[in-house]
Amino acid sequence: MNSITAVRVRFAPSPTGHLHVGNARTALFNWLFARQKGGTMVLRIEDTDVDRSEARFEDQLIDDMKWLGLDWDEGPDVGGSFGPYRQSDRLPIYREHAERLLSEHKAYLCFCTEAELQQDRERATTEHRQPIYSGKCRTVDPAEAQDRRVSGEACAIRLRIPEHPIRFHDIVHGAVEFSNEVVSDPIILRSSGMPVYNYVVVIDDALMKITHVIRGDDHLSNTPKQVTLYEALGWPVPEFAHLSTILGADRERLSKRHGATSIANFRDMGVLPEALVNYLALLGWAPSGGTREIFSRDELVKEFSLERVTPSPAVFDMEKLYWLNRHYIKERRAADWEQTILQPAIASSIEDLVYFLRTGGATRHNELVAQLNRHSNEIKMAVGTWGYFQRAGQLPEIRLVTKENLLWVSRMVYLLSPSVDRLEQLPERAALIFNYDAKAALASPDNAEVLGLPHTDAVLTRFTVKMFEDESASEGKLTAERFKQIVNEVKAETGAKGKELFHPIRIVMTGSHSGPEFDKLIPILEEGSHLQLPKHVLSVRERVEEFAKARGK
RNA sequence: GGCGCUAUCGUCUAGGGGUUAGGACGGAAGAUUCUCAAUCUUCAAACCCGGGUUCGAUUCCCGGUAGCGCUACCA
Repeated sequence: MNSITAVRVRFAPSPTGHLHVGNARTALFNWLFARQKGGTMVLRIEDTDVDRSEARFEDQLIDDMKWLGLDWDEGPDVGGSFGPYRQSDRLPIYREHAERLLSEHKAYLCFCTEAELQQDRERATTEHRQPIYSGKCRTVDPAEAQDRRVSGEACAIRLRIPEHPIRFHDIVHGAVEFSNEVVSDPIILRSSGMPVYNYVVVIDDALMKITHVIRGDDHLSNTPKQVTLYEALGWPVPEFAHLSTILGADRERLSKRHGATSIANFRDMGVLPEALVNYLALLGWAPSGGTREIFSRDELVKEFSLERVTPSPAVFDMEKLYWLNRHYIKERRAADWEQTILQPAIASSIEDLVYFLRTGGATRHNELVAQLNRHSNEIKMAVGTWGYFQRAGQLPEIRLVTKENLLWVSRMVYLLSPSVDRLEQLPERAALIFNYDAKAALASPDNAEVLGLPHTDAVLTRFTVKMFEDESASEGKLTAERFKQIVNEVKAETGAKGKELFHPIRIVMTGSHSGPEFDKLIPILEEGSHLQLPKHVLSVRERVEEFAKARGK
């Protein structure tokens, strides 16, 4: 439209529930565009549908946006010089402009009743004509109409659609043209005095000086009415960018039916916001060249371009989201646990965090975030995922956190997190730490082959004897180094090596012949056994004992 | 029904009048690790159909088909 005027965009959700992925992408694209152009992002609440709108949904929406890392410069919560930012607070404005259109004959009074209109539509359909408004009241003399209104006759206000095709430009779709033949004169103000969406949106966008209307393409067919309205009001028409629909795997519009679709759902599952933002950006947009896929929020701000947004609908692919989520989970824990956690500076500030959490700080979101930001990613992840373990009965509530169990949990999360798609899968992965069942391990068909190997008996026996003899193991203080040493001794004494050595030992340790590396697992088992947890973690020695008992040797 | 939008591997996409049609997810195979995971390597996999324009169309144009959307005194 113009490069002189500063960019102003808006995201205008209805507060009818949690933010949905489709809307989230619209919000994201608006935000990326605004931030890249140094423009202004406006949040406007479209709450004119009183039946479905609720104040608490507005708070949810705001929380969801913030979680994604999207912010805005003007909105109901932050104010701004183009307010109010809730449509329900703007009713007088809508009426005023409707009256102006009426007095300028750009609009007219319509006395048709709903029943009449309904009838007209039905007749048109059966006669295979366009079910558009007949224009019956278009020709009523304005003075006469005014008299009828004053005398109390119910009437709505209708906009006059021009006698020529309506054209506008769309950044995503290019030139768009609609024949006026198929656009009826729309009602802008109902007989009840309540304005209609397609009218309200224009008044708001124009008064808020929105330069680029970026929204879902379900609004594309409504745009000619809106363009007419801008022109009738004598206001400049903004640029449009209509984003394609997000579909489910069955190519139908994505809905609750398809499972997780709200931002809150993803947050609860343990999808990281950086993963979701990255994924959403890739749904309909690709960088030039099209080979890069991993983008941080800042990189997106730099690279994003509305011109490169694809007009075709996109199927939401959960697997690809999970792939990105794995990437970002790994990125968050990229540092070495011992090195970051045991740094003196971090170690000392953990005391403060523990005190904060023990005194109920976890419920004060903003303060919690501020507290956590002083810590390493490992600690953040431990606090962030605590709830999942708690719900699985593996950890106590976070008020009972101690420095010891916090460090232990962070070490456990560090070990387990690279192998999950979503953080909510952590407790399931932690089963090998919390749920040890020697009998089940011996009976498991998965283990039958390993258990039947020629060297297995000797390995098991020697391993057991050595563990019983080891003093540190009896105290639950076996180190990874000592463990390795014992395994090597078993290797030398039995001649078993590779799988035939490790698999049986793994079964003793975790009940399964596959799992994480021993040098990381052993300290977790040993430390865990000394902690007060809802579910006791068996030490290495306790595991060996249980297994020997179950084996009966 | 009318109007509009859309159409490249199963999915997200790059590309574009002449290309071995590129990348990613997922799939398959292999390497590696004690195992799983991870990682790496390799493989399979696409231009909706029909006309036109053109020396040549997957690319441009037109039609068809399909999907989606809009067609309200819903938002």
